[in-house]
Amino acid sequence: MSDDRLSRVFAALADPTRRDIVARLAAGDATVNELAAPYDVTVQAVSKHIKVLQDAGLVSRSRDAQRRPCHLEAEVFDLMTKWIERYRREAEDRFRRLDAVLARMDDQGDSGDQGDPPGRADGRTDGRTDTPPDDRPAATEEAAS
Amino acid sequence: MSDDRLSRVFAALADPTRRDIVARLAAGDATVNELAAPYDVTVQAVSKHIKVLQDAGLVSRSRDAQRRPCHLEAEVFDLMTKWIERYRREAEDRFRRLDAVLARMDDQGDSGDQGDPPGRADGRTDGRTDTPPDDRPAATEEAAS
DNA sequence: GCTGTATTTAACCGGCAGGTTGAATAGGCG
DNA sequence: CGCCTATTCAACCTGCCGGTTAAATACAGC
Repeated sequence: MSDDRLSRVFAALADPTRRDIVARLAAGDATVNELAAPYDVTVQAVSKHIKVLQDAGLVSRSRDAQRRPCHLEAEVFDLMTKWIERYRREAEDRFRRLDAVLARMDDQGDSGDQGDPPGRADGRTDGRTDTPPDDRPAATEEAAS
Repeated sequence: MSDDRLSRVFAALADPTRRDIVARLAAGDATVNELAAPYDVTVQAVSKHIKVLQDAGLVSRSRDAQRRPCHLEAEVFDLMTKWIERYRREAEDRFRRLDAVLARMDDQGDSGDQGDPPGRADGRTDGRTDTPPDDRPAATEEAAS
């Protein structure tokens, strides 16, 4: 109830049952009973799962008599994709850069040392990736849109 | 210890601290102490976090004297991206298709009904998305490569 | 070998997540 | 109205998760 959006989304998808529900909802809206059918857990449990997905913004509900069909909210995926892509790219760039450094080193001869050349963790010495505002549990809480 | 890979990855990233660690590792390898510095939790807690990330395959360790630097393993991101993209695309396609249906309905006049036209949940009546093998907690356990 | 630093292991604890059963609510229908 | 179906709410149990402290392990250096 007090956690940020991304955490809720990731947590929601960390459960295989919930992931499966999402997968099935991608093929079309469905009611709780329909969704619950394949699993060997009670309908109430599935109802809870859906609530989690809903709280994460992955699913919305509508109304049809006493039925409350679930609808997959695809936009939220973008949130994840964005987060993932950002750091994946960063990591890959760094990898390429390291490759270049190694190649140059190989070109020269050696230069010893291999502790942790560029890009430390605490006091960043280089100024390219600039680590844009993200969720910092200690301080600097969530800032991205 | 018995959960599938995707679950571990999503679960690992469901924690803000862990997500932050990943973000910082994207900028460069770092030791546990360095990683722990910004947070107000103990080093042991961070060590545990790293173990979770490692078990999820997101982080690998190397050796440097008594230090064990963490390295971000970017490939795992692909696993998530693939999963996400698949269902996002499916959902978007369905959305587009629904739009088309509505347009056609609007073209004619009505045709009543709006319960849940194509693509139910249990017995799929249409044969396009075919819901390729995914993790099914009940049966049909994980099958993708 | 002793001391200091980096990291992990072990034991413990409060809280929440996922499951259950049982009852309540909401709405079609004979 | 009374019944049936769909869904949720409430209370409860169990296990894992994130955190702690205390101790063990692994190395570098004097």
